[in-house]
Amino acid sequence: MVKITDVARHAGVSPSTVSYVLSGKRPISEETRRRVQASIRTLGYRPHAGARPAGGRANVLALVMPLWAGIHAPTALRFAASVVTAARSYGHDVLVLTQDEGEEGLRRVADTVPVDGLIVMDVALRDPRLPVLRDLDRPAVLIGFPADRAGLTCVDLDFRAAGERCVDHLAELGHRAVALVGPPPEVYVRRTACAQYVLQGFTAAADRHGLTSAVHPCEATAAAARATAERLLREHPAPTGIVVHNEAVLEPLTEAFARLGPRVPEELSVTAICPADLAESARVPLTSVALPAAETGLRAVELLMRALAGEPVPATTLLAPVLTVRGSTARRTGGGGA
Amino acid sequence: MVKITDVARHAGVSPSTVSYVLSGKRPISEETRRRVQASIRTLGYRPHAGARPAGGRANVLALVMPLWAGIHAPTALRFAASVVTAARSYGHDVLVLTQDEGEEGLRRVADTVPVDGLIVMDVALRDPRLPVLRDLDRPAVLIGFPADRAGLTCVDLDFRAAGERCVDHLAELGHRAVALVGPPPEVYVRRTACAQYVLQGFTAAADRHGLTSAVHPCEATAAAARATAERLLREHPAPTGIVVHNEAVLEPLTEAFARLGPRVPEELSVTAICPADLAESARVPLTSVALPAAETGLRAVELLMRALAGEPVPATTLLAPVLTVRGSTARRTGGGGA
DNA sequence: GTGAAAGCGCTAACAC
DNA sequence: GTGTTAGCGCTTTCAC
Repeated sequence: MVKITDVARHAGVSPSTVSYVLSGKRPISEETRRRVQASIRTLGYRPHAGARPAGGRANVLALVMPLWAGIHAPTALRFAASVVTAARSYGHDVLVLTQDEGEEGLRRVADTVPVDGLIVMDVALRDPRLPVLRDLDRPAVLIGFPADRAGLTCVDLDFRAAGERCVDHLAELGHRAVALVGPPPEVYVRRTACAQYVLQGFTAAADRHGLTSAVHPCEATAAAARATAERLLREHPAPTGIVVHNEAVLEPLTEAFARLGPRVPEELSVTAICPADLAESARVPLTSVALPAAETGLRAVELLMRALAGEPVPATTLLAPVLTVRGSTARRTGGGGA
Repeated sequence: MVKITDVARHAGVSPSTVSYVLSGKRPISEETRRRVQASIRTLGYRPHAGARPAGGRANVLALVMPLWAGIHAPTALRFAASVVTAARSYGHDVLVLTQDEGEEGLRRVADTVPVDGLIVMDVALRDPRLPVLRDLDRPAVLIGFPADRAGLTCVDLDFRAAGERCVDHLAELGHRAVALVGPPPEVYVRRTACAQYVLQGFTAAADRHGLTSAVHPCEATAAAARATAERLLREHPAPTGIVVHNEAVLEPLTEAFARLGPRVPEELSVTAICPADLAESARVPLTSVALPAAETGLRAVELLMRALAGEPVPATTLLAPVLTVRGSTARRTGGGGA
C-alpha cells in the first residue's frame, strides 16, 4: 500500500501538496502538478478512502433495495445495475442495504459506515423511513414519490401519467371497457407508491373517457395469472382493453389469453407498464409504457452527486411516460364493451 | 455524531476502555462494562467504521456479481440476498462490484475502499482475476471452482455431481437417450465453471451408463427454447430424458414440449438444475437438483468471516447435490431411445 | 505557491 | 483492570 507520504517524498514535495493536487482545492503550479502526477502514476498511488477524516468524502453511496422474494428480480436488478454503473462513472462505489433493514438500517449506515449519500428504492406512500431520511446529515434521493415529499429529493417515472397514457391509448382505439391487472394485493396494502399512482391514473382516465373499468390485483405466479385471465373474460361487460402493471404475469397472462380464445390484438388489446425489452421480447410484442430503469437509476445518481457538490437540486424529477405501440393493441372490433 | 471520547467522558473512563468494551479484546470488570454500556446506550453511540486505522476491520465486504443482461436475474438476486443477509448477521455490510470491473476493479477496491474481504461470484475455469485475488492482502472466497485453485478458498454446489445425478436418475428410470439443454454458447466460451462441470458430469454419467447423449446450448429466450425443443424431438434417436441447466428456458421449454406432443413425464422425462422454488412452481413440478443459492451465499460469508478471524478454512467446500423427484420424470414407456 | 503541523475517530502497544 | 499515548492515512488550517 503506497501512501501519500511516499508520493510526496518521491515528488520532492510535502504531503499536503499531493493532497491539493488531488482535490484541486488550491492552485498548484503547472510544474509541481506534473511532477506529483507523474509520481502518483509511477507509484500506482490511490488515496485510501477509509482514512479520510469523518465528514469527508468516502466515495461510497448506499443503495437501499428490495430483496424480498416477491420482487420482480429482472427489474430490480436493472435498477441496481444502472445505479452501480452511474455511481462508478462518478468514482463512487455502492453499498447495498436490504429494504427490511428499515429505518434502523438507514440510521446505522449513516452513523456507522463511511457513506456519502443514499438512494432509496421502492418507497411507500407513507414510508416509515421518511422521517429518518429527513433527519440524516447526508443527502438522499428517493426512487419513487411518497405522499409527503417535503424536504426530500425524488425521481421516478410519472406512474400516474403512465396509467392514464395506457387508458387514453385504449380509448382512442375505441375500447369501452378496460381492466387493470396490477401487482399483488400486499403491494397495495403496503401502499407502494408506484402501484397507487398507476391505479389513480388508470381510474381517472377511465372515468374521464366514460369507460367501464375494473382492477385486478394479481399474485406474481403463473397460476394466478391464468385465474385472472379467466376471471377477466367472464366479466360483464368483458374488458377489451387491458393494462398490465405486473411484469411477472405478463408472459403467463398473454399465454392464457392465447389459450382461452380472444385473439390479441384483434379481440383483446393489451398494454403494459414494464421495461421496454420485456415488452419487445414477448410472444406478441406488447404496446407499452417503458419503465426506464436505466434512466431512473442514472438520474438518481446524478441528483445525489449534485447534492454532494452542494449544488441545488430539484425536489422532484418526474420522467414523462413514453408509450410505444407494438403488436398487442388494435382498434376495437365488435363484441365486448358496454 | 457522538464519538468514543464522549462516551468515555460520560462513563468516567478512558477512550481505550470503551474501545475494549466494544471489541472484547481484553477483560473488563463487570462494573465498568456496565457503566460504559449504559453510556453507549444513552448517548446512542456507534463506532464510526471509517475512522479505524488502516488494516483494521471496516465491517464491509465486497461482493463481485454479474450484472450483465444475460444473467438469470432471479438466481443472481437470490445469491446476493443471501450474502447480504449473512453478512449482516456478522455485522458486516456489502459493497457490490460488477463483474465487468474485472481485475482492475478488484485491485481498486482493495486499495481504495475500506473492505475486509471479497466474495466473487460467477468464476470462469481460467479466470483472469485469479492472480489478483491471490495477491490481495485481503481474504477472498470464490463461489465456483476455477481450474487452478491453489491458494484460493472456493465454495459451490458440486455441479459435476449434479449433472451426474440427473443422468443417473434418468438411467435408473430406463431412459437410453438423454440430452443436456445448457446455458447459451457464450457461457461455454467464457468457460464459466459451473457450466463446464455440469457438462462433464452429464457426459461422464451418460458414457458410464452407455446412453446416447447430446448437448444443446440454448440462448435465454423463449424463441430459442422453442427452437431447441423442436430440434430435440427431431433427433434420432430422440432423447426421452432431458437435463436442463438454464433457468431462463425452463418455462418456455416445457411449454413447447406441451404444445409439440410428448407428454411429460409419460413420454419425456425432464430434470433441471435450478433453485428449488423454480422447480416447484413450474406448470409440471420438475424433478430437480436444487441450486442452493441461499446456502452457498451463507457458506461463502461464513468462510470469509472465519478467514478474517484468522481461523484456518477449508480450501474447497463442495455442496453435495440433492435430487428431489417431482412430477416431471417417470419410468420410460416405449418409443424413442436407442 | 508551498510546507509544517494539528487534527479526524479509533485502536493497540506500553505503562502502571 | 485501566489509563496514557502514539500512531493510522488523509485533509486542512495556519504560517511563510
